[in-house]
Amino acid sequence: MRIKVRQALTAEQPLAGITIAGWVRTRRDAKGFSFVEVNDGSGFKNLQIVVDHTVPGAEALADTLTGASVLCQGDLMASPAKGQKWELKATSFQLLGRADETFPLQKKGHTVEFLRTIPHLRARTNRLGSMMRVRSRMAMAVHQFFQQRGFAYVHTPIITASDCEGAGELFRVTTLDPLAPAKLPDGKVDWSADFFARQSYLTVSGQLEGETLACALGDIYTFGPTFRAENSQTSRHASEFWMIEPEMAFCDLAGDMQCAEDLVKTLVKSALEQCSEELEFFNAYVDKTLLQRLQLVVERPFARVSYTDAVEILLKSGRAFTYPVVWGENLQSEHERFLTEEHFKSPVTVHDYPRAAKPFYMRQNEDGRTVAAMDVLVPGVGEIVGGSQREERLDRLVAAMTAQGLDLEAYRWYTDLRRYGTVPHAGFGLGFERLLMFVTGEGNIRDVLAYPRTPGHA
RNA sequence: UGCCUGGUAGCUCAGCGGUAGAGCAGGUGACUGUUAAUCACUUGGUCGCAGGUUCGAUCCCUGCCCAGGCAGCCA
Repeated sequence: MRIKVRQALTAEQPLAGITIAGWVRTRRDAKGFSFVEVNDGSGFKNLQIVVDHTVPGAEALADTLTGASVLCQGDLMASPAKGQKWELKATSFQLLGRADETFPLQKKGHTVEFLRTIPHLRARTNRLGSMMRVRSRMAMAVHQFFQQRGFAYVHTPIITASDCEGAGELFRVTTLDPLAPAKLPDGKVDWSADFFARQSYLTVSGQLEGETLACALGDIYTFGPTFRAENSQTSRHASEFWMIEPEMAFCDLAGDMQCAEDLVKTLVKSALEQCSEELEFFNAYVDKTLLQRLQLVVERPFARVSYTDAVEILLKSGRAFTYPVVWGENLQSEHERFLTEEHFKSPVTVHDYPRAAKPFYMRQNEDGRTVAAMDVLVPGVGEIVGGSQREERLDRLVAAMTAQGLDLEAYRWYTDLRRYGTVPHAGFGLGFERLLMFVTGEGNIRDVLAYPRTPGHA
């Protein structure tokens, strides 16, 4: 019976007559037998297989290089040498698939830049393999967090006809022939002839639809792909990424901030508990301060500061910033970094931002100049969460939409929420990849996605 | 899109105005319950592409391409 390497390595007692299959990480030859280290992706650690040269199939050992796939039967027994508790004493050896000397992955560290050139193979490395396992478990932890709190997992559309869901350039979705689109008499493209009979795009956020479902189901969350056509050339932007967007009816900004903090903390905690081997690896090879930092995140409450107070802190810091600190302007990356990495040295939630810098749907505060918005900033990554209490008062919302030049008729369904049984509600977006960067210490978003999509790369 | 840095062997890099080197990987041999094993020998390169300067360019100059970092946009 085949068992996975992870099970074998955590065995309580010797196991006779088991089968192990996996990919060879390294082979060492001794007199009369060979050590073959195998990883099958089930965990971080490899299983050492001892193959006596007299065992059936052992003649294939000469062709068994790093990267080959093998299948071995044998007995799991305590290893007589240091370095591992268990090893498999093979009774038969089978080379399933060769990997010749052109196999790009060596038994040594590779740069992430090189690994990005071989996305189809890099999941076989410790670094990407660990990332994919952490990613999988974090996704599960997201669902557990919300399901335990009674949130409904909803699926908002990926294709949308709303061209102004928030800031951000959109990818167009069309079946029109780009060389010969249907035209109107005046020469413009006739979008009524397109597949959806109107212009349509890939979603940049499920928030607006999420609000409608929250105003029916109470608490909802989405967790799905999101698309931004911005030409962002940074280590923390992808054109296709996954976002978690909870939306809560009968909830204000304070509840929103608490939910975001609880979520991030719970996810970090479950990473520490469920991915300890992977995180130890990232701590050793990617970011030496990772475990220490994550431990502090779990233990201490996040710092919380209003935008206005944050501006004060920045002005009083005596720091010479490249960009001036001015109330009313967006905080620059260097400002956010100073706050979270130097001043607070912890995650920090900044709330109540200037109204002028924020979109129409955010709730206007009584001071007349700020809105009930919040961002969670974390060391090393920056903004990981962005959210707000939504404007539930019809007159205020319509005024804001008008001021920002939106087509009121196109958003009739959205304003209807405020016409029929409006309630205070709030929500936020958590960037799943940015969370993974924070949890693993990985510095580039391209290394937390199996197949990263960025401008010029798909 | 702007600024900066870089492209030399499969990988990681050194080098330098006189047409190339190391480590690892691969090969051969030795040795060994080994642990990114070790030791010896060895295969392997249009020095990103195109021009220019020069007796001569991998090296200097220009353009382009590609990669990375930072900034803006945001999650």
